[in-house]
Parts: sequence; C-alpha cells; structure tokens
Amino acid sequence: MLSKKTRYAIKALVIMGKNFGDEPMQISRIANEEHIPKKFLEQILLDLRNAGLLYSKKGAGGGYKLIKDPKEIFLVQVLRITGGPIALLPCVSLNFYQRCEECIDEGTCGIRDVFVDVRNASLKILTETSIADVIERENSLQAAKIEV
Amino acid sequence: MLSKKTRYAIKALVIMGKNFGDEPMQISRIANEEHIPKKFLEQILLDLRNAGLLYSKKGAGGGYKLIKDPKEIFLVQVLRITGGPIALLPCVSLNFYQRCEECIDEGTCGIRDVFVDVRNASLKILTETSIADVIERENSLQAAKIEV
DNA sequence: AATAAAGTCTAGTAGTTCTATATACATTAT
DNA sequence: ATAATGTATATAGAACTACTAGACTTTATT
Repeated sequence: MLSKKTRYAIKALVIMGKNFGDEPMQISRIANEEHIPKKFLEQILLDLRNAGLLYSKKGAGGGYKLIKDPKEIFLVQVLRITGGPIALLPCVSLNFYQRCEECIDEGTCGIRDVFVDVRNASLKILTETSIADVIERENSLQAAKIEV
Repeated sequence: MLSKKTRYAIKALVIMGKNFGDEPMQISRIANEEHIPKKFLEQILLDLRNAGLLYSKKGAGGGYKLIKDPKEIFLVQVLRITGGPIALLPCVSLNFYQRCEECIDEGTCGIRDVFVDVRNASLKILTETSIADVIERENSLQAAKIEV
C-alpha cells in the first residue's frame, strides 16, 4: 500500500498539473480543495520541491507550481521521492533494496523470482504514466459519466 | 510490501510443497530450515490451516502438511489469508476495500484508474502462479547456477 | 497409566512507522 | 510595517508489526 504521503503528493501534483502555466498555488488552497491536512501537506510539498519537481515562492502571492510539464513527471518518480517502495519484497526493490535476513540463497529463491516479475509489471505502468496521463484519464472518466 | 507474515507463509508452503505426499512436517523443523521464529510460525501455520490450506495432526508424530496439490495453491490465496493487500490504494483493493476519505469522486479519480491497472497486472501474476510454480522456478534457477 | 511430543489458543509487549500537529523562523508583496 | 506566504525541525499519538509467553489439548509410545 502507498502511504498517505504518497497519495497526497500525487493529488497535489495532479491539481498543480491542471493549473500548469498559471500563477503558483498556495498550500492552503491545495489542502482545501483536495481535503489534505495542511501541515502535513507542507512537508510533502517541501519534499517534492527539494526533489526538483516544484518551484516555490515565499511571501505574499507565493506558492508552489510545477517546474516541468506534467507530461514529463511520472508516477514512479513521485513514489520514489515520497519513499513508497514499488516492490512487494525488500530483496526485489531497486531503490529500497534490503536482503531478506532469513533467505538462504537469494540467487535461487523462487519466491523472489516471481516477485521480480510482479515488480516489473507494476513498474512498467508507473514508469509510463505521467501526471498529464492521470489528468487525461480523469477527463475521460468525467466525459463517460456525463454521457450516461 | 508484503509483511514478514506473508513471506514466512509462502516459504512454509513451498517447503511443504517440496515434501508433498510425505508425512507431516513439524513446526520446529520448518522454523529451523527456513530460519523463521518458531512461535511466530505457529500462528501463521494456524491461519493457513484455518483457511483450509493445511492439514494438521496433534501429538507425537504430528505436524502440518498440504491438503491440496501444490499446483492448486496460488500465491494470491496466501496473500489474502495473511492479510497482504495486493493493491497499492485501499480504494482499489478487491478484498480489503476502503474508501479514500479525502477523495471527492471515486468514479472519476484518475489516480484510482491508474492503480486499478497496476493491481490487475500484479493480480494476474499472483493468480496464475502456484506453489508448484515457485518450486519449479527454484529448480530452474538452481540448474542454471550449476551449469555456469 | 504415564510421559513426552506435538499442535492450539489467548494475551501481551517492544519497537517501529505513519500521520499529523506545533512552533519558531525566513521571505516577499503591498 | 504588516500580513501573507513558504521553511525547518521537533514531537506526539495511534496503529501496526513482529514477536514472545504461557497454559492447554491431543496423540503416540512405553
């Protein structure tokens, strides 16, 4: 499961993606619109900023906005910044690798072998899906809903 | 990430799968061979038993063994018994569904839509892979290793 | 019948992680 | 000067994980 931190991070990037090109958005506005606790969101946006995804401006009229085009921000990056491992086993994680202490020989572990496949399947989607894609999916779902 | 509980459960099933058809295996033997804390393993095997995967026999000469052929035990079952959700978001989980409190409209959530795809990709593998497959992979890896 | 070798069941606990909050500070527009 | 904003660090409470303890039940063997 993703942490709420990761979830909130994606939500924040999506809403900033929708406003890409506009003036910076204030934390409190994002918090209100997405129902995210403000103080918690502050930390998250700071992480995203320090990771180079966001531009920030202090003071009155300040706020955050995307540095890059939402088409160039991929979900996999967000997960990694906010520390959400994609793999289901530590010994299979590319960015948060840890040996399974109880494991006798990682190289011949059949369980690991299966979960490498699982990770690759998830990773493929998360690497290919950008914030812009998320927004597009949202629009499609919205359109389909209205149609009916 | 899977919990250690789930990891240990799979390991235990694999080793019992290797001994399928033989006499029951004792908890302490499994614990020793797989380096799993014995008391913790007790609980796990009990869960697997109560879920109908294992036969148990008390008393001297007792132990646990698989009820079904390892070809008919799939990883997805094990994850579900031991409470390891497959989905990365609660709102996407089939067996551990929970609404995301902050979400405004689940039906048009683009994030959810992506993570449904991720879940399906993972689920496909876990639904298709049996304990017997895990053992087979282990044999293949072993063989490949010796070859070199 | 006695004993030892197993599994069963319930409770508890130490440690960690997650989620969130608090507080003080720095910067900028007006 | 003031108010509006982001920055940074510390910390608290809750939930969860990974185990441990201990008493009980069942069965094979002698």
